[in-house]
Amino acid sequence: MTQKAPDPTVLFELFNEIGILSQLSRAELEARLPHGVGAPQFSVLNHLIRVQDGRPPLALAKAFQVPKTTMTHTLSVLEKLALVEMRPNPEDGRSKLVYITDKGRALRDQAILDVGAAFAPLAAALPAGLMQGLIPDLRELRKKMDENRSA
Amino acid sequence: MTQKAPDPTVLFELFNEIGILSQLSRAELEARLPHGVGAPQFSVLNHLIRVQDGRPPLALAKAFQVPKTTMTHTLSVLEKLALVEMRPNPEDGRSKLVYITDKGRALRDQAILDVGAAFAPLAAALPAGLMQGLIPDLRELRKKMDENRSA
DNA sequence: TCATATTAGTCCGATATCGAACAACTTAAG
DNA sequence: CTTAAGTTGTTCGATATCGGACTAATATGA
Repeated sequence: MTQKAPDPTVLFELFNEIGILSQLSRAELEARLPHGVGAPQFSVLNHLIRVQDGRPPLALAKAFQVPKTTMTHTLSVLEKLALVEMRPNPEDGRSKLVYITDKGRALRDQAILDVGAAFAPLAAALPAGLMQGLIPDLRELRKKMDENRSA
Repeated sequence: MTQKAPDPTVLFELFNEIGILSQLSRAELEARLPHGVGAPQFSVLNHLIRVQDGRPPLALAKAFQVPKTTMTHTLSVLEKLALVEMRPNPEDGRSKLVYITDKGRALRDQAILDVGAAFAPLAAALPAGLMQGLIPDLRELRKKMDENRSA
């Protein structure tokens, strides 16, 4: 069946805004991280705390929807900085388990504080609930795009 | 004055969704572009048609809010593929002017059609007006972030 | 006019993303 | 138990992003 194509203008405006916002937020975050630690590293540290510790790299790659090669690289940076530890997986000789270190935990906690403070003026300048209100629709859009992708 | 920091959970969830959506939309677009042409190249071609032709690289860099070095790279790819032409700026010997070629125009038009078609099932699966409705709030968020940045 | 500051663009090196190919290991089939 | 297939992770090469340093040209100001 042939569906009606959505208005390209809306499509490109929407994803243009999303792309710029992604770029801006990434820059804001990275400006508050130590040298050598980028947004991907922070995201992984945050995930290890918020979700779970001690899982294999591939599980992280799937959680972030990036190729495993990308996760290999991100983790190698984190390991070099002693922000995570890689241990062998006792249940599978092919695999490793990723653990966050105390240093990694401290870095993540500090970054959360710094970024929160950096966004305070922004939150104050926006209508209350604007950010909160965007989340459900963005989440729905993202989920539908995921489904459309695998299909 | 010390403002109240926004809820970090909302902040990170919001920008997490935005980051994933940016990644997904980029992948969808690039899947419909010829080999060697990436999302940055398409964005520039689109801009040259939608906004204006015959402007210097620095103007494009500012429009996309990327460093001029990034634009140099993007344009060099486009030029190598004969999708744009660089001519000297008769009014300023330091500068060049970027013109889209017929080949570039054709590529962009075809991509718009293909991407529109690719998003048809997605648009059909979403509540009507969801994408349209997101734009104003995202735009406001983006503008406030821009202001906060330069400040 | 001439020296200095500024501006446009490029080049280089570092990091990020990602597909292809590969090695090590595990699992399934017979 | 042995072979074939699948899984995990790494390496490599290509493209993208971006800061710093550089060149060429223009603008400023004494």
